[in-house]
Amino acid sequence: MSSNPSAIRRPDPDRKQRIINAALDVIVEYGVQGTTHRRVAKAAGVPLGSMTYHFNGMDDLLHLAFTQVAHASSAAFVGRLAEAGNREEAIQALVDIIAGNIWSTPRTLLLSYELYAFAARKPELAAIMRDWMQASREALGRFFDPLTCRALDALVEGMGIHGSVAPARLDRGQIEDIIRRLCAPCG
Amino acid sequence: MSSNPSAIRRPDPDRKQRIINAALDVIVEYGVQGTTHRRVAKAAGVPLGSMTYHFNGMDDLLHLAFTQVAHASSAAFVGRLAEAGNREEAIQALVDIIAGNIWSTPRTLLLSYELYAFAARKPELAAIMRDWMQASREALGRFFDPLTCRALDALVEGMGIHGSVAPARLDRGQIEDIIRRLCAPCG
DNA sequence: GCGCTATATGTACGTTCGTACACAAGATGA
DNA sequence: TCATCTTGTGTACGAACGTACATATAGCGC
Repeated sequence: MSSNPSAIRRPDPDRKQRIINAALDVIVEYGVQGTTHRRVAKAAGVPLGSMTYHFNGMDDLLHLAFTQVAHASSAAFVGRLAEAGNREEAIQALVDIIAGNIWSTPRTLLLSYELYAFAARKPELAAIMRDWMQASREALGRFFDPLTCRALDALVEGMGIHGSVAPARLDRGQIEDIIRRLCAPCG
Repeated sequence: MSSNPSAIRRPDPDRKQRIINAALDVIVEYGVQGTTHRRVAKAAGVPLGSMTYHFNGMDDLLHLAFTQVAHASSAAFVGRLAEAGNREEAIQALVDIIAGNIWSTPRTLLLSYELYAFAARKPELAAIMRDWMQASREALGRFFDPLTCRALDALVEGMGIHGSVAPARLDRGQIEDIIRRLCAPCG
């Protein structure tokens, strides 16, 4: 009874990444402190022992998972903005980011809240968030002056949050109106 | 051994409120899912049995605690804005709210993140957040048109968050500049 | 084939958790 | 004074937790 012959080990090189993805699913459902080794293992379809083998405790796993969230969010924002070739197209890109589903999906927003709270307690993750914000500002910096970049960045953040709570979302025309007010002095 | 004669009961009418305040301290330190009956009891200086006596489970306690957070935040925002008698004073009030310590203290921000995440999982708290946002917009509505109210509200939110992460905070002049761009069309 | 190492897994241990519940004591009315 | 109700408290129990660790198998040089 001390060994289970049905437990055949299979090589699985993507396992670590799969566990990280499963951890994000668990975080969305149960929150950071509700994310346990056992729940993640079940969600990823791996045995409990894989947790201690691949990760050096829950903090290690959470760190990797949130780093991935920050990178993905940053890439989505910067990527959409990179398609713009001039200020007009940049404004359209911002409207897309705020109104569309590029950034403001419920899952992404919830993960952002959890990330903010987690980073408030772990200084090393705050550094990652700073890098992310700086990447966003540099992408905006191709078209707008620094103060406008900060204002636009904050607006994207705030409208994403409020849009998920408000009963009626703004339409693209209204969003564009507000964005144009903010960058009025630069053109 | 089955009864402890040193456990003298003292009447304590404010106990329930003290427990709620202690729960907020625990949430700040450990997060929502890390908030346990035992930790709150220790923080409030009450026996474990008081938890089940005063509250109908952790969800009940969290609900009351976050409702208090929402009301306090709303009152701080609306209260500062109520001091304004015209649009110019309203703009100065918004600068105070963003730049000063009225709203953007680390503790308040962290509680906001936890509240957002909690509300994303509990629909009845989302309703409370809607009321809070509506109260903010009505306070702004004394001076600005509805679309501008939404934009200003989102800007306050976003700048509060980014200000706590960014290495350098904006000064009052820059904040005022941005606010004036947003409400340019109304005066 | 045959050790050897890296990879992988099941289980056990001590801790902490929410909650139930028997019980103690001040308060109250007769 | 005494029965009764409200308020308050200590403890016990089953469940879930993180982690350590003995064990097992695949890959591989020889």
